[in-house]
Amino acid sequence: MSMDFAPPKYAQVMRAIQERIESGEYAPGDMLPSETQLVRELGVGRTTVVRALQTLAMQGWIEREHGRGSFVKGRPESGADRVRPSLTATEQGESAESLVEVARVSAPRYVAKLLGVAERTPVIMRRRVAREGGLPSAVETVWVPLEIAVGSDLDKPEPLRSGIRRHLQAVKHLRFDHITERVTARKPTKEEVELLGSSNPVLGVLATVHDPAGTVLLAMSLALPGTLHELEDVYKVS
Amino acid sequence: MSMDFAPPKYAQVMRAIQERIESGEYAPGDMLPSETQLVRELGVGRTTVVRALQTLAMQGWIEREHGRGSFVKGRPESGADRVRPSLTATEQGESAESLVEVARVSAPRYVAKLLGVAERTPVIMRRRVAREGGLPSAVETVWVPLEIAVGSDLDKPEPLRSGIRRHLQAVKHLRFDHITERVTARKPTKEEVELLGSSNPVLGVLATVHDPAGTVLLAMSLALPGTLHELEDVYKVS
DNA sequence: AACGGCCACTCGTCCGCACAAGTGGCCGAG
DNA sequence: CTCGGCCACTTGTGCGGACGAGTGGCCGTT
Repeated sequence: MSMDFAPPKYAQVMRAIQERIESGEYAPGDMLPSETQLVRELGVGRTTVVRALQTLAMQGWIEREHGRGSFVKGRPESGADRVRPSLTATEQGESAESLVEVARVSAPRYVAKLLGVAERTPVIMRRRVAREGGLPSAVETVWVPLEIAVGSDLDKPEPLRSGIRRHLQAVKHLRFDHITERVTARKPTKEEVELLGSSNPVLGVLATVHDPAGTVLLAMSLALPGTLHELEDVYKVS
Repeated sequence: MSMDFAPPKYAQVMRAIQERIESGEYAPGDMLPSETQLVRELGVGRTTVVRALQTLAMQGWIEREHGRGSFVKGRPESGADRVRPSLTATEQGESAESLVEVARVSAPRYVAKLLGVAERTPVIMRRRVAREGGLPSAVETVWVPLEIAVGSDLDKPEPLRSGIRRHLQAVKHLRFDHITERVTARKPTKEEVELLGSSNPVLGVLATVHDPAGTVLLAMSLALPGTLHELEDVYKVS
């Protein structure tokens, strides 16, 4: 019998309550069983129950009111459904039709700034056109320092079927940790107009991808036609 | 002696440690005193110290390693520095120069949709121009259902010095809970061109403000010239 | 010098208990 | 009927103790 590692009890209590909320057994607005009831029902100490409940409250599943009880709020939204255009850009696989250009170029000023290298340093540029329903829906240009690209297939003109992120992870063990994005509205460049087939204003996204140490792994510039794209975000107001 | 309310001890412990981190006494990478040392030093129970440390860890101030100790990471960035144009729009005070128009109009289609009312329902519209360094930097239009506006000064053409959020909170006890925002790129409308003095592409922000129950309190439409505005965001990549 | 076990120290989890403080209903006095 | 106090119930906070498990250094054996 290979006694699998049991998760800590407070986590088990959290899971139990989360499941009851998701199954609808505890509906939003309902009062949860009191701490003492849960203690009896689940056969754990109050410390454990309290820790579970307080963690759930911090995560937004429930709300606790001193002297009244704990009340169900529902699965937290976590605002995590924000659209992350630059993340998907690094995760999408490339195809022969979508890949427009792969070249070794000297970094333009704004790219050098993003990558933290000197202007005109040689870098790898990959440009592709994303399509939706057959129509071009975005131009995505990725800029990679040579140190990062060396030993990978990023500098080769063949499409990366598995996407940039997965490729760098597999071949060079590079881990993406966080992304910083700056969004603005601008007119599309000449190339973008050609590739998109429209000169409507675009959302211009400049992004940098960082590893856990904060080092910039690569930079990105996206052009998303405003007529096709909306970036949605939900956030709490203190 | 009016014994002021003392914050709970675990919060005091957190504060103490945060202050030592910010003062540099505990530098990033340093190992914190062990739990037992803190217990002796601060004269509290281990439960209390542990709770403080675990909360600090959850908030990103420190890192805890089983069997080794707790280590300083530094003040957490929290990615909360994302720009929230629609939030600031409701918090900024109005002035006579900035307020362009207050009117009772029938809701245009997209506004009715955001507010969840029938098209052509009468609503209150307030429009103002934000300025930065004397130059117009944004056009902010707020749409308020009559039920919300009634009893407040939102329908009066005088500027709300304290801002919309504070006014609604004070006069009608309405609490803002969360905001959903949709950002796109578009050409400015005729009115916006006049007010902004430029026809460059703008970031178009459509937002709705919700109370804790999810009810829409008001809708907003912002026009942010792309040449002046960037929305920055930093997010973790799982 | 290299190995391996012991041990002190760390954090992780859990328990039972205690008291404070907020809420709301019951119930008797008026 | 109304009011106010009492009391049962809730969560908030805090303590001390206990055991488990991961880490790393000391030290004796080989």
